[in-house]
Amino acid sequence: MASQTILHAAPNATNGERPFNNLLRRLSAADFVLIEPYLETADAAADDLLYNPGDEVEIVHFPCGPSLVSFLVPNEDGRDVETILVGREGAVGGIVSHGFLPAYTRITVKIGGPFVRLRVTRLEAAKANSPGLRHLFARYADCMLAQMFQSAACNAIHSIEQRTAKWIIAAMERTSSDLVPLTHEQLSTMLGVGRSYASRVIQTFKAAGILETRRGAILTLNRDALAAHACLCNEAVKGHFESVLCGVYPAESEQTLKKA
Amino acid sequence: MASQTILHAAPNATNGERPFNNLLRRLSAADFVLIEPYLETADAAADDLLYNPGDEVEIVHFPCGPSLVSFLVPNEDGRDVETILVGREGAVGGIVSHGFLPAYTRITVKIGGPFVRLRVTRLEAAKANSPGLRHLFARYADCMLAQMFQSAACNAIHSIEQRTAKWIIAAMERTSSDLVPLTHEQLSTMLGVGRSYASRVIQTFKAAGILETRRGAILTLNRDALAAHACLCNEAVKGHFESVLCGVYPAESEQTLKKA
DNA sequence: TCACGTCTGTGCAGTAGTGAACATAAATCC
DNA sequence: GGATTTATGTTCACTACTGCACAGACGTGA
Repeated sequence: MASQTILHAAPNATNGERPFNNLLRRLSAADFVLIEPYLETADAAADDLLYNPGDEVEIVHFPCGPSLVSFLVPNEDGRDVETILVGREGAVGGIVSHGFLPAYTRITVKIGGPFVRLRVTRLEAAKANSPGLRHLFARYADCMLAQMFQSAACNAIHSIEQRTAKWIIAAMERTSSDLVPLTHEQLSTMLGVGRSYASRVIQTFKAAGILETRRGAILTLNRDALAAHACLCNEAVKGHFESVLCGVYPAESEQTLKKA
Repeated sequence: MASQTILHAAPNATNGERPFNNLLRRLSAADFVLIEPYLETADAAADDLLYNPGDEVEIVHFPCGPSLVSFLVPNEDGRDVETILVGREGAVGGIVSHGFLPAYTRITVKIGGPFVRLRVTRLEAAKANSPGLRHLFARYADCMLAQMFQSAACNAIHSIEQRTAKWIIAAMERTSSDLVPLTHEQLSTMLGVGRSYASRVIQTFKAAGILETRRGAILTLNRDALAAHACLCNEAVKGHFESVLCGVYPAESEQTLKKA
């Protein structure tokens, strides 16, 4: 519902070209043709809203290329707290519940770019006819769950410095870019801390020569040094992706996106 | 695998009696008979292990009565952090992934009591023949997801005092008892804080006349006062249960367990 | 009933994160 | 080019939480 009004470009088909989403690329040709006729492409910009809490889930959104979305839990004081990030390794909307239930979280676009979308009814109908599709989406749902478990634990015990480093690296992996477009304000609300403290953490990284700040963006200069400050939560989740959906999580060295 | 060795009582059938688990009680008679022949009953004690990370998920465990289990994420320093609690309102093992994947978390029994268990294969076979079963378990999976989202957000922004109060109330609801058997040590590792600080928080509640401490347990005297100190995360999750699986989440006023 | 192990209560010195305030710098709009 | 808006850098006093240390209390088993 809400989700249908926010995507900018007019819907159009993929014309048989495989979208740059790792789940869709993982499908066999036979499985892809089951859903291909119903796929619509669109572009979304940062801050676009895919779902609000309570919205009926009817559409599955597949981030493509550098697109990045975030699941936010609204809080009593109006501040949304981020739980997980999803990029081209996944999809959002009815993955676990199979749709037709009210969304629990707000889902917004953090980094804009191309998307592919599909009605949940179409996906479920295709899954009914394909063990391959069922298999892939059940496994992805399991990986998403792992992400959430790790996120809950990470929020409980890791420092803001560790979580900041983790977040920047996660965004870099999914977008295959060293420049992450994000204000300190956005970063701080996602981490659930005050803006001034987020700025200070960024400042310590800057002082150490690990990154540079741009207005509205963070440019990482030394990714390994940044990783040394991050907790291992990303790695733990990546390990689960590897054992359950090998190759779907964007690899460290993946440079294809820059060329594409 | 691990899960099969830890349950104490010898497996035996339910003899047609409906176990005291809100999901199983919610099933229509026609749906229940699809799985009833394969249900085994057992008792588990506190600290029993249902799954370790990496274990192949083959068994669905349904906590019955006051039984309570916890999903723990192992941490680099060996301390496990709790993410969500599941009691008789739910089930653990293959709910989202449909089994046959490595478990991501450790799942342990926090409060012992009766359980019912079932092979994932049997449940999936029954679901294949019953829209009612599919519907119920998809909805429960969605509620479990909501629990995890809320837990991730809660860990990010709420104080230890709020989370302590929340946890005690969640345990009381599920066990229908004012006496929660739990050491400060256990409470502190679940919250991801130092033991001495957990003791101090308990102490402030005690000083306010809200609860009393027992050796290895906490007795709540004034539940409303405790709730006033808790964050609203429990209520938010309960709201989602209400809209998606009305009646499954144990009600505040539910006293049936004491009588049973 | 005595001794041991575990759990609880408290002190203390230190670090992490808060939240408001304000000056400055970069983009945007006529 | 000047005014406005939004993002960044930094200070400051304060609170939440840490981690260690140790004394006392409870429960269990010999």
